[in-house]
Amino acid sequence: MLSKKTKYGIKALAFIAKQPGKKPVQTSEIARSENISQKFLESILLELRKSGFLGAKKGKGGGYYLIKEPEEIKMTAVIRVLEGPIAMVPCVSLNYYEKCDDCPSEETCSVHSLMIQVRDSTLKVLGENTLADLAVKEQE
Amino acid sequence: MLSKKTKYGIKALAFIAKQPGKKPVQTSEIARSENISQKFLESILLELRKSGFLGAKKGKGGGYYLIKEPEEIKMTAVIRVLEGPIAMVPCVSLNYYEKCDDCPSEETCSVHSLMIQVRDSTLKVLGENTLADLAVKEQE
DNA sequence: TTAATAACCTACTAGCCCGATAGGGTATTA
DNA sequence: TAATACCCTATCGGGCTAGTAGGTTATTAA
Repeated sequence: MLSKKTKYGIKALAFIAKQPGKKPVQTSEIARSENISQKFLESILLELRKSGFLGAKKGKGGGYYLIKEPEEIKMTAVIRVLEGPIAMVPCVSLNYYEKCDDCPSEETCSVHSLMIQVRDSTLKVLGENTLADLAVKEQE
Repeated sequence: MLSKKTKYGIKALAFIAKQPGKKPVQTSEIARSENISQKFLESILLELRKSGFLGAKKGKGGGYYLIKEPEEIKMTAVIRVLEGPIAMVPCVSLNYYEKCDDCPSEETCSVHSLMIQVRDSTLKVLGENTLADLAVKEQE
């Protein structure tokens, strides 16, 4: 299950991406438009800034803005930062690998090979989609 | 993330599937072989029986056995019973649909269309794999 | 008939994480 | 200099996961 944090984060990024021009967008505006708790959203945007997706400007007229072009932002990157591993099991995760304490061998594990297939198909979809694709969808 | 319950359930089913003949397998034997807490496994197998995947026989020489052929058991069905929805968001779930309380419209939601793609690719993989595929993997 | 076996059932719990909320501090701008 | 908006820390209720505990019921072999 996708956490609300990730869901809100993606929505916020898409909202910022579809803004005309590059002027900063305030947290309050995003929160209002997307029906998100403002305080919760603040912490999410902060994290996205620290991860290098967003830039911030303080004071009046401040807000958050995209650092890279929407076309350059793959959804795999966004989800890995907000949600963590994309794989359904740590033992098949590329970026958050962890050995199972039960299985003696990964080669003979029935779950392992299945989850690798799931991971790869998911990675393909999320790797093909960029923020630009989402922002366009939202405008139609 | 896949819960341990689902993981254990799949492993147990695969273990039963690869047994020679059709004689019942005891919970204790599966628990020992797969390093699973026996009591926890009991509750999982019970659920799999109630869902129609397994049959049970009480008393000495009893245990659990598959009701259908491994080739007929799709992994989508197993995971839906043990884990619940396959979709990452309730609003794109086929079997456990639930409307988001935030989004005003699903058509314009940026997350929605992305998650439909993820769901479909995952469904494809899990629909193509049956218990027979997993049991074979485990024997190699 | 009895004892052993193994499924079945109910109840409880420690620990973790999610989704916030609260209350400020700090930098920038008009 | 006052307003604005980002930044930071701390806290917390509720729900879920992954068990544990303790017993009941049905079946089989001796």
